[in-house]
Amino acid sequence: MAKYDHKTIEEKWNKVWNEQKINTVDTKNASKPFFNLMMFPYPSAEGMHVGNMYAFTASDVYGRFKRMQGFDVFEPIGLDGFGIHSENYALKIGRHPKEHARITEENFYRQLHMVGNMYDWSKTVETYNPNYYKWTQWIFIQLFKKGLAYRAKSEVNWCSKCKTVLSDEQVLGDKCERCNTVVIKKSLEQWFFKITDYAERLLKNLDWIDWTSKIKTIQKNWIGKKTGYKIKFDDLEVFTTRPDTLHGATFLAIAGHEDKFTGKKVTNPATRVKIPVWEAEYIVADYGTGVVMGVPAHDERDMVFAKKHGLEIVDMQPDEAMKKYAVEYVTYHLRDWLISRQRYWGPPIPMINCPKCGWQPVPEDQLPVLLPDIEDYQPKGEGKGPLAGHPEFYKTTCPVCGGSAERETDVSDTFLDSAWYFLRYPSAGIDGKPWDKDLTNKWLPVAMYTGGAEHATLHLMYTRFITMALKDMSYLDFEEPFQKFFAHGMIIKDGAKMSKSKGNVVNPDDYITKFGADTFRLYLMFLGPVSAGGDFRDSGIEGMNRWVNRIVKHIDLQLGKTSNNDQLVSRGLHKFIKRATEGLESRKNNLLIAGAMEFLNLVESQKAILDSSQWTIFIKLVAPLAPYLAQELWNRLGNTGLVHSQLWPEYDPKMIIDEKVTVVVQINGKVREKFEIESDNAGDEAFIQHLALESAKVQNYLKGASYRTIFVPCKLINFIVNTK
RNA sequence: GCGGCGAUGGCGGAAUGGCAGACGCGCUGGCCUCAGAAGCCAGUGUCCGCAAGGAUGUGUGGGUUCGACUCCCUCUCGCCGCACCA
Repeated sequence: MAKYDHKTIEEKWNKVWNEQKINTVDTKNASKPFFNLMMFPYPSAEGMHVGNMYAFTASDVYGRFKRMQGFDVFEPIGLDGFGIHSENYALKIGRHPKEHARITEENFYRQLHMVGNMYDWSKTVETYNPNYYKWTQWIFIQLFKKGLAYRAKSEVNWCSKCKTVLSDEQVLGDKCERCNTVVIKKSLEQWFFKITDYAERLLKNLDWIDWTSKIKTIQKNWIGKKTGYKIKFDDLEVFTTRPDTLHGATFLAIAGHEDKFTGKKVTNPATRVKIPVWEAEYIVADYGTGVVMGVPAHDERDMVFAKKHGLEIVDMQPDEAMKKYAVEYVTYHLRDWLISRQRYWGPPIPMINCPKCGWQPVPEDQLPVLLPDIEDYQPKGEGKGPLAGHPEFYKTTCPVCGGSAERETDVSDTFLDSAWYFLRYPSAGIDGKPWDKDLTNKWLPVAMYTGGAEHATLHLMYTRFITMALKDMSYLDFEEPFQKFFAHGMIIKDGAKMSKSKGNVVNPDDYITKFGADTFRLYLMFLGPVSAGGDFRDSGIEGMNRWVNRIVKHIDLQLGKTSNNDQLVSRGLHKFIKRATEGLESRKNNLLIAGAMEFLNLVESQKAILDSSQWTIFIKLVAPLAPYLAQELWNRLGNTGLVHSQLWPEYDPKMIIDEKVTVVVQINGKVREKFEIESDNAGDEAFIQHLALESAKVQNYLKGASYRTIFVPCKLINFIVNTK
């Protein structure tokens, strides 16, 4: 028997599928739209590693399942290739970011073709294409017009290695999200988006959106709503959660670079005592009111501060009456989104600064503001990006007064590129507008979004904000972008995180070439639930390859033979349908594979010959996981057309009940005897009790003692012996 | 410190409160082979036993229940998010 030749077979079906454009969705006329989206990939090196492949496959399996359930599944793909992650890698290997993007795109798309995902290749989106970032700039302008984009000087995060500012979300602990350099604070004038205006809505909607609870919790913590009080000390307002300790306040503290007395004194409204106002390092400027009342007797940090600087300490007990000086006030941990970056590889911020008229948006008919091709694209590091060295780029005229003016030379954050890409997909290729409203309403919000949990406070927060803002400007009719979000797990290698420095990065290409896309997909999905990720081990994939060959061998051997199987096999198949359906819906693809293996084991142990309709069901069930294998076998069984557009099989509820069941006899909860019983009798308590009492073993345990029984139909009978 | 998640054989993992360890990997023995590879068959939580069988067993300690991997409480460990947050 010839082995399953995955290479030839995959090539054959790829050719047929591409010619027939089977994955191209008629976005206008689809009757049961289902937008199945995978989180936008952002390659940091040239290609994909096995972790990316895992996530994409998990998403694709779900999409294929939904397609077989009769939905018009739209599964697009693209590349988030603009931005600091791609740029840093390009800088590292000394290649122009634009050239790097071209190479990455080619390689990335080649790999995605290899793994057999059902992408609609007619609607790809790449963030660095001018016909895309034109609209990224357009969104910036809409936010500016709405008052949601503003320029301000403040203490911002600065990465000295990436030589740019970063948003709060891009600082992990105290390090740069991209390069792990410790981030310092710098006082710079920058562009911000007013995401804080949406803090309450971002929080409230978490109550109803259907997302993984883990992500919701992280977002909730990040938004960090806290209800407290404001109390006036003359012209200064403090924020506190403990107004009942007001009479113990002996100083006020405002944010500063060092601890020092400001020279100013204010009145404690409760005690009428004049107390000093200090600058203190431990105060966070933009939390609450940025002013704290120091109550040494009640707060450890205040005590440390008071002792250190010899401030008065007043002993006291909390007093609810103090609340009369306080006004309730809500504050959030969330800060505004710092959007400008002093870098090259991003969309230029479409703003013009006129000495007379101030900041003006670039007129929309002049978009896009093209990113110029320059050779000195390396970051500069003086609070200015590479474009600031190019007067031919920034010298322009004011759109209002026509006088000479200068363009903004910073580019926008990558996360703005990816904050709206899903809106572009259904309308990809359409000119003159960012998206077609009818298409958008047909396909969005996204029905199923699969992605990594690490984006809880980054991408997933930004997209929600941008969607809400666009809704408020009437560009959209919905305010939450993703109906469902499912967080997939991570793939590790031999117990450790994959990283270049450890040298344990798995390149999927080698495995797909050696074992084929189907074995590779099955192996990844068999590791465990999609939410859990898994550990990639070479030994496991060989086992999966054996199983693929076993399926093929079985079906080939049975072709043309007269079927011969009984109720046991037939019931096994229905049980498999049930398990497969439940497994896919709950993203536990491992359960489907285990079910398929069990069924094949049953067929072998029974030496059963299945008829082609039975094999057809089997093949349909494995089709979402093993697309080439399923199509090939579908064909060998004499079927025509596409297995992937067949309807998903339904099980017969009568057929998932076994003809015979094992009923267990317990004595005081311990299993002592088992009976194989016809299902019809297994619910008959008197019958089973009688049967149990006939058993010598049971009699031996009972020894004539009195007892009562618990009976669970079809499962067990438990004798509880009375002990005196 | 605050918040979340998790802990089941050598490994990945299964189990609507009802036979723990499905399925797979690995391992052991056998068949086949000159030999190997592949394939096939059998076994595989731990302890006692030739076996039949018994005892024990889901991180710790308790609770609820006829019955707990599953529900409740305590603790330990691990992972993740936030944090001079007033």
